[in-house]
Amino acid sequence: MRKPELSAKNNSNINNKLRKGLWSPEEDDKLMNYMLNSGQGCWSDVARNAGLQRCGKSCRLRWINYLRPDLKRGAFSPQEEELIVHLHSLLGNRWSQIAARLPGRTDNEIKNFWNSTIKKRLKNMSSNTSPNGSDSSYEPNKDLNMAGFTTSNTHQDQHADFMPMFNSSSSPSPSMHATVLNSIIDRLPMLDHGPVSGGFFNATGPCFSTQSGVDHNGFYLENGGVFGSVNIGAEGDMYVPPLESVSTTSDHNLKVESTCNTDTNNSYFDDINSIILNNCSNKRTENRAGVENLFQQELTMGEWDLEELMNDVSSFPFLDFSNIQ
DNA sequence: AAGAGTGGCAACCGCTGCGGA
DNA sequence: TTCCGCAGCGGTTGCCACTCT
Repeated sequence: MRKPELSAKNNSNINNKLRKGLWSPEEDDKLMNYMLNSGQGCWSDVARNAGLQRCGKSCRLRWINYLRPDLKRGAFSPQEEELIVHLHSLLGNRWSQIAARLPGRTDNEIKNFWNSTIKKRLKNMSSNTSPNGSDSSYEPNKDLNMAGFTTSNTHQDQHADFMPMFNSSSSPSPSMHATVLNSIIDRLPMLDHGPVSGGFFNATGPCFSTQSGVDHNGFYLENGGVFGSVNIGAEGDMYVPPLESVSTTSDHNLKVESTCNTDTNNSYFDDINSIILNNCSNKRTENRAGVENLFQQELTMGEWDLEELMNDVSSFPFLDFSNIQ
């Protein structure tokens, strides 16, 4: 760990009275007290008003990654690992997006965990399974199996099959758009007969079931949980907050967009949703009407907020948040 | 016991987007 | 419209602790 004292490299900062490196307990106390008493404002003001010789950026980072009261400490549980791998297969290195679905965990923590543990595991497994495998040839959606996490070979595989289409790095062309739509519709078990699979799209992107079982609404829940934003399963079913729609621009930052806006990116999902909803209304039986309403409400709902997210995620039996301070 | 190698993690760096002036 | 400050993000670095030889 870095030493709290100024390094020689940072001597220039002496003039600026700005410290770098590890935070001392005194600094932590100052920041913690200030944040608890005054709340977050402009971070440069926080640094100044709290009497810290740190830049606002440093204060923000320290608060977010270490001092925040709702941080969950300790090792990642196997369920969290699985969730991280799954989310990473969907989102790539959008650590903040992944962290948003793991309450009490920070993007930095998840990033470090991924780079130090999971990546290594994937690499090992890759080298075991294919002698020519290379780290750089990482492919989303291979994560789950390569990392040794168990997945259903039924619906899960179907999900994995079409998930790359939603890689944020590329925007579907109009022709691909139609092809993808048809492909998705064809593959969505929920639009067919029998138990409704948890695979569906909401306005914020694809939602996936990963836990096995059929809930009382007739929704088939596959191994691992449901990626959706509506708690429509039986009590005890696991739900993960929805994935936001992903901008397909070249921005390195993932754009979090309102699901209600009507830009071209979201129209992609809007089209999917409209088709799904049409199919839903045609194919679903009467006793699913209530669920349909829930879907429709959800599909037109705006972006989820943190509070809602916490409510949703807190219903996960497999995520232990008891350690959150 | 000691040095080398490695892992884990806190913190920094550089970049981008956004909002206000 | 442009500029500036800020927040936030992902990549990278640096250092301590642990393990290995």
